[in-house]
Amino acid sequence: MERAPYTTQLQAGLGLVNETRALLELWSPSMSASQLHDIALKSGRFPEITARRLRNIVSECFAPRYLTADGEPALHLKKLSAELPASELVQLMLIFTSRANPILGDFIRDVYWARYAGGYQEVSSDDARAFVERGIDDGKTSKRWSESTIRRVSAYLTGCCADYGLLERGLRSSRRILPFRISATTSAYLAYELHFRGIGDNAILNHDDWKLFGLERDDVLEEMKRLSLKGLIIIQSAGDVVRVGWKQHDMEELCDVLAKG
DNA sequence: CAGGAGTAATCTAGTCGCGT
DNA sequence: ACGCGACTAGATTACTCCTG
Repeated sequence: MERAPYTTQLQAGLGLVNETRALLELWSPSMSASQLHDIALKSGRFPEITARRLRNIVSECFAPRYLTADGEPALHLKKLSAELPASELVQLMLIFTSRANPILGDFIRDVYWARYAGGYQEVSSDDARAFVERGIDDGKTSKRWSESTIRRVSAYLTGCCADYGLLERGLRSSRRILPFRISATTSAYLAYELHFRGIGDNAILNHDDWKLFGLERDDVLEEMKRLSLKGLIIIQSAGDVVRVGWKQHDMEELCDVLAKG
């Protein structure tokens, strides 16, 4: 599969956790990005920001992250947003934001978890800058970026990690790595979502999205066993072969279960 | 069916303001 | 004061739809 190029889209907005929750409340199924923009504008929920800014947030952040695949992510998150604590919700946001912005996903997989595995306590914006410059050299961007864009995008990578709970928040060029572990809700959501996308049980274990949480195949298998203890799936593994019994029939049903906790 | 006007989506960078 | 991250908007590219 052809990988999408790195873009600077992240600078239209980082985690936007609260903004996303507000937009989820305003959004209803089948609503387009521009309709959402209009409604958000008229709602008065965003008095601090300009209409232009709101357009950026909706069309460059909310839509690419949550209005893909006919708005399925938004549909699910809307249901879960009201019930789940923010700490769990941000893990799902992390998945969708990383899918929308490959540069973020690659950064978390290749830099964040490598630093963690190496025993480091922090990730600095210099680490991020080195990653960005390497990406440019490797042709991951469609063109070379200006000095200031490199500087800002590097900062946005760590800033976004901070918004999603992987790194310490606050204004600093080197952020401390926080304890970050996938929640059962997130692993259930991700496992089922990959399953309903038609991915086979064994391939699910190797999917890149787990690596956002630092999980390799064997770790994912452990997560799946946890899920089976919770009664969310049935798992049979013998050697290299894994078979999963999927108890929920669609994402709607799963989200109902997850929302009840 | 070519072309082009109008519009939407996407990409990039200037600037502002806050916290240290 | 200054560095960093956030906000905003201009520039560019892609798309749509109309007209001759």
